Amino acid sequence: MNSSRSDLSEILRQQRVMMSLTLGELAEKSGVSASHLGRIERRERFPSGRILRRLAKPLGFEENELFALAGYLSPTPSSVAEESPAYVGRRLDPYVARMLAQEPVDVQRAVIGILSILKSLAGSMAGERDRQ
Amino acid sequence: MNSSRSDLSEILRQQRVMMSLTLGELAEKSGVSASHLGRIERRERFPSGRILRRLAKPLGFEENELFALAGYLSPTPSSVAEESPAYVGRRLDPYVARMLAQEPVDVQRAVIGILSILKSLAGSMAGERDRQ
DNA sequence: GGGGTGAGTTGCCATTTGGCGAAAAATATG
DNA sequence: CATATTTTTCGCCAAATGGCAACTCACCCC
Repeated sequence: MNSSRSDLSEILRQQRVMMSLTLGELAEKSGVSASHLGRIERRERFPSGRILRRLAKPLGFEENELFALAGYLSPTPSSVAEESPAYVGRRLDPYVARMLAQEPVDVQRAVIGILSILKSLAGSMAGERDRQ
Repeated sequence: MNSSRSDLSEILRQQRVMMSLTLGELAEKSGVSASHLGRIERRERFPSGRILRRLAKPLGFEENELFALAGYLSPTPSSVAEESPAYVGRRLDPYVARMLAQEPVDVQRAVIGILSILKSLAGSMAGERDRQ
């Protein structure tokens, strides 16, 4: 978790120099103070997300790109491949959560209502079957 | 700009509740102290990128997704373009989340299946009615 | 030589972050 | 109802962030 990932600071400075911006100009464009920028470039400070975000456009970066460079994002976001093993227990599946969250709350509640009806139905049917 | 973009904090809390994790458990999984997590959820603290990143996987988020929700990234960077806005718009009712989380994952998924069937049914019925 | 002028750096400080441990509030058990 | 036990919140503190103003270091012109 160290700075060996080809150093955001270096990249920032290089990009700034390439666009032939001074610290002051970049400060003006980005709304981040020049002194802070300077310290970031020589890694005396580590920019928060807020700052990083303000720097992206003035330097011609995509925001995600910068975040990735900063190590905030993993280099390969890939996709939702590896999520199951941890959550098998009695947790709400993220996919399910996402789907349901798209519905209005009353629909969500109705779904729970239907579920409990089905469960009690299943319960009584099992009871009948057992009784026979 | 405004922190009111549907409140990361709320989303974090809801997602945690959805997965029926306690602050302590999430703390353990994410390596962020429980007290800090608590304060983030009730927006007394605003998580840095580092913290946000640690929270993503334990909560079943894609990192970019979380960053987008936090307002660090612009709303539609690329990949997660379609699910984020919906997710941002509506939220999963905590009661519903609790109820569903008690069921095994396949039951949860079945519930979603039933819901989508009902929705498509309702859709086609509305279509027929309109046509007449 | 003595002054500007523009760039980067440093000193200082208010504010925020984030962790640890204790208090308080909920929940579970008797 | 009391009382363990878990879960959340609070108090406090060290460390980090980020801005302002002052400083240094060139370079240029007179």
